[in-house]
Amino acid sequence: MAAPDTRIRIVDQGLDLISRSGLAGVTLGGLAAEVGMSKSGLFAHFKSKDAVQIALLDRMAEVANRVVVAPAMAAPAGLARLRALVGNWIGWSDRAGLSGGCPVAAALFELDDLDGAVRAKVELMEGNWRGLLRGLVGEAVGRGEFRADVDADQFVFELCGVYLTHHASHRFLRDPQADGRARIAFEALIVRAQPTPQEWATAPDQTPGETP
Amino acid sequence: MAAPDTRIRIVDQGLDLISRSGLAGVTLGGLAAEVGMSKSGLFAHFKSKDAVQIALLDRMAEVANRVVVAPAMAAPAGLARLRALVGNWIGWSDRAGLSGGCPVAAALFELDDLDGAVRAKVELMEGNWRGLLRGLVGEAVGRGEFRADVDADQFVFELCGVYLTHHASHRFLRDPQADGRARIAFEALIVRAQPTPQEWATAPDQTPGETP
DNA sequence: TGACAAATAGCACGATCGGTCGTGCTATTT
DNA sequence: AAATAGCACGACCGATCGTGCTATTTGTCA
Repeated sequence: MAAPDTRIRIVDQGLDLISRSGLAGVTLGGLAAEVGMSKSGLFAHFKSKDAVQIALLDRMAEVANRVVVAPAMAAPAGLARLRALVGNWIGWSDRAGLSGGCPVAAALFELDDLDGAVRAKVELMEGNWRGLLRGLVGEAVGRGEFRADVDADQFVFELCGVYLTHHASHRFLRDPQADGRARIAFEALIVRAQPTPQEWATAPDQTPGETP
Repeated sequence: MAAPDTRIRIVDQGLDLISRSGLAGVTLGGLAAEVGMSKSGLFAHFKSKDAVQIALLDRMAEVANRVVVAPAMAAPAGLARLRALVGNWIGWSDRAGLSGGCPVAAALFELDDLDGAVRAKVELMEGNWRGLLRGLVGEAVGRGEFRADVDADQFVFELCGVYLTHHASHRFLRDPQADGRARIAFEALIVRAQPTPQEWATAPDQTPGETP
């Protein structure tokens, strides 16, 4: 079949472009110029601009899954896995080789008052992501690493705050200390969720074996 | 004299538009249509689009000062004033009557990889704002309401995270619990910065009288 | 009422937007 | 060798972008 790699090239270049310029910054002509082909030739691969943007978001999800989620899943379940995931999450766009920031983070503030297929896509992705985080927090609670009364939604709410403020500090303010500050904030979140020493004595009979 | 209120009308309408559509969403034609005048008539008041955007940001600073900062300054210095300020800050754009979100928050993610006069303006405003927050945190430290080893920059970093995640949850995800979650997160930040009961016994000889 | 300055509108410009159309090239199939 | 299908091209559409230049309206004061 020899499916041409053109579409892949487009999407890969587009992912970099979207990370630099945001959703609205991705224009058919601009992307075509970057890929080195004509606007109409590029357009023929998709059928609308929305389809282009959604394809870019899908590609982003793939990349994020590869460089953020998958490696973290090797860590033992519970808090260790949450730590691994967040460690891979903060600043992941740099690590993924993108020259810009996280497209979803930008989209959260770009599309807040609009709607349409692209917003729905971002909403879905953000929902999935928060669901994943919430699951890991619940796992840590189930294993007794976090207190039973920890509100997973609140934890995720605040964790997303750490991510967003890191993004703003790192990418907009260019603060070289952003990474360290995010790490400190995350550790503080963990400490707040952990059982107090007294509770340690009475708590965990449940130890769902999952790691060798 | 008799400077016509047209410019004021433009800037007021523009502030609402920018809160809904972000910086890039403010277009001369669109703003002119909203104000009810011709594009060139509007353009004559400013000399470039950048000037329009900067005027809108200036107006935002005025409004924010009126509805966020000024009322908080009535509170007694230190932690109480910080609480008042943050209470006014979270969700301030709703309270100010804007139909969209905080323009600066959006700009932080919109302009991260660009530069120019508008970015410089946002950078300045954000720097001033963080400076104000940092000052209040320092005040709380000086009065012994926060521990002496509290890192004000770290506190502001995390506080901005609370603001940003509230913005994303409230405006993008339309989570009705966003306000409450932000309040909880802020209170947790405070608790973490406060002296432990033991320290309370030994700590504060310094009590800079500023409130009756 | 007439003169003058400020404010607004009209109009046109080059560029770019998302999108369509017809055409040619290059493989593969027949 | 002929027919077909996929792919990319340049030209072009109407709309809108920011930005000038030129009238026309409007308000003020003599």
